[in-house]
Amino acid sequence: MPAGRPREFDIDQALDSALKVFWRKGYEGASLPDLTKAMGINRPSLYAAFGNKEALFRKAIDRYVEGHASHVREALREPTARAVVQRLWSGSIDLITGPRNPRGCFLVQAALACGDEADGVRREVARRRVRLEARLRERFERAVSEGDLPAGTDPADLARYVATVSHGIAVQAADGATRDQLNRVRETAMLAWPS
Amino acid sequence: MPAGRPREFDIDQALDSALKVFWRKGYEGASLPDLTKAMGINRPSLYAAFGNKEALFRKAIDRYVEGHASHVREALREPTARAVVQRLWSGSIDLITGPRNPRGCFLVQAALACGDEADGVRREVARRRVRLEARLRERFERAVSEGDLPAGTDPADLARYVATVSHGIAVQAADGATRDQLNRVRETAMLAWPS
DNA sequence: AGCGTTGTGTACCGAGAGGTAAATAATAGC
DNA sequence: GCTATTATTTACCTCTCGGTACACAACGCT
Repeated sequence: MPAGRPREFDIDQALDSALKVFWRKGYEGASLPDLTKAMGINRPSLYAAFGNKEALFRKAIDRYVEGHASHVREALREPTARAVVQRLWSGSIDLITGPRNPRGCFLVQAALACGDEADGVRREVARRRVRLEARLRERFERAVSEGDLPAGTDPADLARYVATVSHGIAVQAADGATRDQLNRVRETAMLAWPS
Repeated sequence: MPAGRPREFDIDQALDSALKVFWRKGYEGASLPDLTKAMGINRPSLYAAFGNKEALFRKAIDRYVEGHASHVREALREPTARAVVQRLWSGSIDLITGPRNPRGCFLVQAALACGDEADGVRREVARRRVRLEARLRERFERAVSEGDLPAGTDPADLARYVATVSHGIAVQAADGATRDQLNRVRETAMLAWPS
């Protein structure tokens, strides 16, 4: 349809490959040769299609959130707050221990601490993490008003606890924890659920 | 005492400054100019005193573990397993939200994901994190045998849960969570304690 | 004082980083 | 077939990276 020479690679597939590299090595640890090699293209094609390294990373964030981490949105639609968290944690565990994925959570490890140059992307992934917590809080506020959660429950505190465990299991996965081990962590963490 | 010209800077103080830089920017994000500027020395002095960037980082790990994170060792000496965890989490929260320190945990964020060149240091900090979990497991094994923890308790699972929450609050601190907020997370997390 | 030893300062190195210029190749529309 | 448009390729750019050579300064020792 568009004029000009057609691009010879699948742009979504290339973005997926780039995402995996950022996921495994982090924003700063992923070099241009790392990226282009994994994507199967050379540098000018990358720049023509995605802008630059930072723009590519930001597109990778979106792809991760909307693709690999789509269980988050599904979890938030569960009918009870408890089911929301069970599905969130289970889905996260499956994602971060998935055999086809790098170990750990992209949003946690791709840019947790970095140099000044990368501060923009660091803030962006931090914003995404904080946003998850905010979504949980809103969901728990609704649950309290519906009587699904006990009246005394503080939605913000509970959301922060759920986010904390989520981020914690991400680090555990990076350290080699297995799916089963993390599912037992999930069961333990669930014992703190308000009743 | 030693022959030759005396060094003009305090080596421990310089190491502390370097540690802070690695803590804030991560191993890869900390450049040599960043380090030398913070340490108040120039490059050849750094190399003469510490070897190279990686050796400096490894010395910074030791200094962090033995200095800033000394509450871990103290916590493990508490008389009950519950007290161990309370002190571990409280001490960690104070450390990672301390006004004089970078936000977050050095062992979590200094080298969580990085390029191939930094894989050695990544594995080293991972090893330190795993070691904490192992120490907790041993402590909980003792607690079970002493009747301090219920007989059905799995020390490995409980240690993994405690480590998970520890790492989770580290990420939360990096995202700006306050001391009070994290202490409420700690209280919630403690509700999962076996009884 | 002279010497060996060690630290400091300046100036430099090769390598790799991220990013681009310019020529060529492949398409659509006329 | 010609032109406009877009993608690919090769070769290059500048800048910064981690690391070091070398001359000089400050000490202990005899």
